[in-house]
Amino acid sequence: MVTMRDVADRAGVSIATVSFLLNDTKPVTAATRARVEQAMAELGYRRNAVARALASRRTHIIAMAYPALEHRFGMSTAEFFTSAAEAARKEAYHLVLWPVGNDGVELRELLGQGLVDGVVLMEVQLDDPRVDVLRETGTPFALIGRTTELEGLSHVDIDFDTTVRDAVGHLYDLGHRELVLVSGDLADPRFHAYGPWVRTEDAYRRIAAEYGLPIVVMPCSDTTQAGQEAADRLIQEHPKTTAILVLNEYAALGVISGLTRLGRDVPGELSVLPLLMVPETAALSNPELTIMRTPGPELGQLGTDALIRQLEGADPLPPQLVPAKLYPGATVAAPRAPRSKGGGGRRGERKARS
Amino acid sequence: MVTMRDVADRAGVSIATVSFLLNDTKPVTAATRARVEQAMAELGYRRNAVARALASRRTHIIAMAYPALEHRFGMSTAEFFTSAAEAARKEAYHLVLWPVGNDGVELRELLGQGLVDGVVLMEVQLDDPRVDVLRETGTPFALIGRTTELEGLSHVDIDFDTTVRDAVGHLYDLGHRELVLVSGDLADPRFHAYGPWVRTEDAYRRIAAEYGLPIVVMPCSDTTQAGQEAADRLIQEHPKTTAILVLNEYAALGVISGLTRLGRDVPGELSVLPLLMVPETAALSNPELTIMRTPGPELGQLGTDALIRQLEGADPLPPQLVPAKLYPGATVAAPRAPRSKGGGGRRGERKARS
DNA sequence: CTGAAAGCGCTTACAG
DNA sequence: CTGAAAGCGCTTACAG
Repeated sequence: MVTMRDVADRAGVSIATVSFLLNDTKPVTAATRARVEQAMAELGYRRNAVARALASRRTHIIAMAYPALEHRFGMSTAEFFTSAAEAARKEAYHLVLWPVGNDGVELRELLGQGLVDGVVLMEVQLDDPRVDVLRETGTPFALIGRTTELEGLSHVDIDFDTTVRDAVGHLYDLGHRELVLVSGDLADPRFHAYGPWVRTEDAYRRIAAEYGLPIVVMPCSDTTQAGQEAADRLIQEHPKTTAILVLNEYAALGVISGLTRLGRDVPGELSVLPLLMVPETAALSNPELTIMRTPGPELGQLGTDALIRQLEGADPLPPQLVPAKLYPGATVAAPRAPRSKGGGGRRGERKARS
Repeated sequence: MVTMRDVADRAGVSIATVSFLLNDTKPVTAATRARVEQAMAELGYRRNAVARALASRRTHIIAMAYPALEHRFGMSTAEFFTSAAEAARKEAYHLVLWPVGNDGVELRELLGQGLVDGVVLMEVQLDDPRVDVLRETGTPFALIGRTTELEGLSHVDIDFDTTVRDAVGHLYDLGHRELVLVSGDLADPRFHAYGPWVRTEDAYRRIAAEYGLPIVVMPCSDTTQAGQEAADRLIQEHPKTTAILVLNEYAALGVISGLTRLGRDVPGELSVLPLLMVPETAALSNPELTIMRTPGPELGQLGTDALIRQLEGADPLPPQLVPAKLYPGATVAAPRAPRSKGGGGRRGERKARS
């Protein structure tokens, strides 16, 4: 292994000078710089990050703490991760996905070892023990998501309010007046405090009321099967519905296939608009789904930037909320004129009319 | 920060003794042990991993190198990662997902910094520049996947041969004689040397020949749309087909929805058997797909164990190949008696018979 | 079984 | 602008 000592010797300078140059922490004359850089090149020197970390107390490693066992790592998560990693790399940090349980025990363990400078927290619960651990240990962190009490926490999150408002507005403008929200299943103890579900449902109830729409919310867990069952119930219990908002990705796929199976034409008879989906998932369906696109790339980057600013002692960024944006597809259309009593009808049959 | 020095002082021993105890590297009397352990507990001591790494030249960090930009991080990858991380934790290593491009440049950069003890390589190409980098730098590593030349490389991989043999055998035993493999698209330059595709297709040609079956292979990239198009072509060009093997996950979803859309009953008229899929993806369809289940959990664990054995200087594990296993669902059945010329037929109509 | 001391490869006041 | 030296918090021969 070639060390800074070797470089310094070959360049005829002290290791301090090499270090100053490398970190750009003190001015160095052009001549010295040239000699040192040549020596580094000749020797193929690479600075040892572990030694640097010990001396400077900064590892330049950011952990994206992910509760791998509790939450499936889906397409959306992959987006957050990828964009966060890119943002970190630009600032000369390593961002890695670190699997830790969401009870805070493993996270405390990890932080105690001094391996990471900061943490980006995903899948934040409304009252998250990991946040307590991060505070207690004085670790810089940023949330992607939000806890209930937010004072002084740097965080970025989806702007659920705007997302729901835009989605409802879009459907309303098309002429829909009978909407249903297929929400998350807040009765599930694992999710009763899961921010995205709570916030979306709250926003929907408020905004539907503002629009003077009847408020129909159906709980539904995030699986294709559950989505299909929700479609069944919906057709039974709310036959006048013309548009469906679906909170969860896999549930949305199920709602669509459920409706199709029941012979309902989408979007001819019913429009379906998922509220938080990535294009990869939308593309699982053909024709492709109209969706509100999860702002994963933006949030991953903003969250990481917010953390790095803390680490660098820069002024903190204000909390950022980013809405999902309408991403056009083929599953939302204007409602048809009131349908004939015959109902049903086989798929495709009326496509020309819609 | 409480250091080993603090613990030693409080326990009235030297820091060497604390270290010996902590690492279980030299015997310590029960009395001493008790004093030190009490001191550690009282002070809430946690060993600094960075200092330890510098002194011992081992960081205990394993990087799962993942080409995030080139490959989508899907459900299967998540499985590998989760099980690998668990295996590492058991052996007191950290396994983290480290995004690096698959050309070897970023990997070389990373290895030069001395932050990781070893690497688990995913999405291995048949001729992988990252393997060269790992060899040149003398980094211990294990492959999940295989390069063409394998001498001396510790690796684990899917047993494509057994997987295909079992899949074909299963269909054959049910009575199927007209099979088609919807393969990967090896014409795509990004994948022409992608091991799983090459190996699966090779195995299929060989094994179908052994069974005396007509050999029909259709290239198809891994998207739902491509799968649907493949279904269209297949119905046109090979109308006598009774069973379809599909290599890729998303293509498989497309094949099924494509067939359904064309009015073909699955499995009444056509059985569909994906060769490498995880149950999460199978559950996106309802009824759930019959699949050959990717052995992600096994491979993640075996790959990590193989690497850790190297790191610990234990005897290397022999390369391991693990087949995907049949995972029952509702999309494979015996072929029907030769179908009437009328063809088509609406879905569900004949279910009672199949 | 235990300790004193060197050393891992850097950074960073401090001095000039 | 550059250098000598202390120090980051551990591990590990070496000696006893």
